[in-house]
Amino acid sequence: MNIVKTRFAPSPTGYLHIGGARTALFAWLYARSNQGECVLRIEDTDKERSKEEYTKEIIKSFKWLGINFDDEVIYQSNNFDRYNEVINTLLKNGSAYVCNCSKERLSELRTAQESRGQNPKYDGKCRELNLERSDETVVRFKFPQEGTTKFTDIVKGNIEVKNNELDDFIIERADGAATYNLCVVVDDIDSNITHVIRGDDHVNNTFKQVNIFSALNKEVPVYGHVPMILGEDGKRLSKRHGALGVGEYAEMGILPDALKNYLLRLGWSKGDMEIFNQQEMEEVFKEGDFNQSPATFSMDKLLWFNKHYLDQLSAEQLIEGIELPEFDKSEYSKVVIETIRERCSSLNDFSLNSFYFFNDPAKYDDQLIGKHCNENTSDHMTLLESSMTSLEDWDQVSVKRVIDETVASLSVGFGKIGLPLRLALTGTVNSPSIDLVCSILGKEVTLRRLNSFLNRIKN
RNA sequence: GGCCCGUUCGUCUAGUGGUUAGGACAUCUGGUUUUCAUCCAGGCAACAGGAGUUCGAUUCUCCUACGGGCUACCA
Repeated sequence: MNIVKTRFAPSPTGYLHIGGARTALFAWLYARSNQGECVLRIEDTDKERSKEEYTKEIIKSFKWLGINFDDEVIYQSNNFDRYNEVINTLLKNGSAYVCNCSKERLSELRTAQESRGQNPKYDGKCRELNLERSDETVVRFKFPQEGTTKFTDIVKGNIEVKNNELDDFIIERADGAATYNLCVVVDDIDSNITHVIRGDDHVNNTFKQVNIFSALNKEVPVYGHVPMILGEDGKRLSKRHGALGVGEYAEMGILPDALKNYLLRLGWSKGDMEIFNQQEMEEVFKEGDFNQSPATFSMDKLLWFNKHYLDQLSAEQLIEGIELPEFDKSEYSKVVIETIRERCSSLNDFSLNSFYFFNDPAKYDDQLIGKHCNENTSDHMTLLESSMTSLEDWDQVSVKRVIDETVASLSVGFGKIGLPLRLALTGTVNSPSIDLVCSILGKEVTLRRLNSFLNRIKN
């Protein structure tokens, strides 16, 4: 009995965007949860558009995601001879034929058909002509003209089309290079692919591919066409329509586990379950169900997953992930991390929310000063400053006591002292508990900032 | 235009020939918090429309509308 084998087959004409990443995740998980294998195949037969740098980028993205393919990476550009061999076989067994129709004739044919409201398709002019191959000719597949082509899709069920809807498509170009549908079938055969999990933009290709398998007398694999992902505007998510690459999510501070978990739940579910770590998804994927309709991407939910996975990490692990020189292995860094982590839902939030732990506020915002300070603030802060200056034990409890006493002696609300103080120390009005911030910053820094804040508001 | 596929809260989804149609994100309201965030509690919110089958349809069938895909000597 054959083991389950799937593949993910991107063309290296751009970075890996999240639609592709999800398709890959599904193909990979399908194999994993069935104790099978999944290979990566680079479909680089289009010499014009394929770039090696994209291949590298794609492989890098998978490494980051933690999706590890089995075997070596397959490059279609290494298989040209093999494709040629198969084309010869098809030619020999009467499943394909040489065609010398010019591009001009083809395009005239097409416009004529379209103007008549017909479905544009090749008219089969050369089908029975038995022409010789030359560098001006292409090879076409003899698509059956009667009956239907059908297959059972593991996500969409039975799909079928009338054969006369399709035409004799080209399998070898004039330059001798095989085309997509032929290459795919040959590689799927040679790699013993048992299950083809791919985007549903390929359903129409499947009709063609199924017939090539048959013409070659090979067993047709099982197909599973997963619906596309739509952008938040409801339009299809694609490279051309602003889909972000996996690398960009990494740069935003999204964790690979979070992205995987989010992507997994886009078009796949297992009851009410939301959270699946790597191990769980590998085990449980085959027990879930695919959804059949396109799903809309939601950054909010991605961030929610991200926060969830961020919460699982220790301060040490977080520091490793944060790309900011200030965060080192020091105790101070760890304290800062623990202090701000609850308000961070991405790795980048740590940078955003920690500035004032490492630097004095660059300048104070006029609007915030106007909003939170009045004519008494200066006196209040001066009083607080002197009480703090005489404080000997600088810890959170003592600092809190000094603030509370100042508030009480002035008979004002906490906000009249707390907010200006927060502004003075952090440059913002949102921060962790202010006494905590004071104690972390230390007496010297606290007083220095308080002092420059006083100078600022006295003007 | 033709062909293929789809349609449950704003979003991701569960689910069933008879359910108070469930969960999650977002949102709203309370509580905790000196702020923000977190956390806790609660609320709002959906079976696209029309026929048919049936004692009964969100669930089955058909039609319409809407959405997505494909329609290359791209992949």
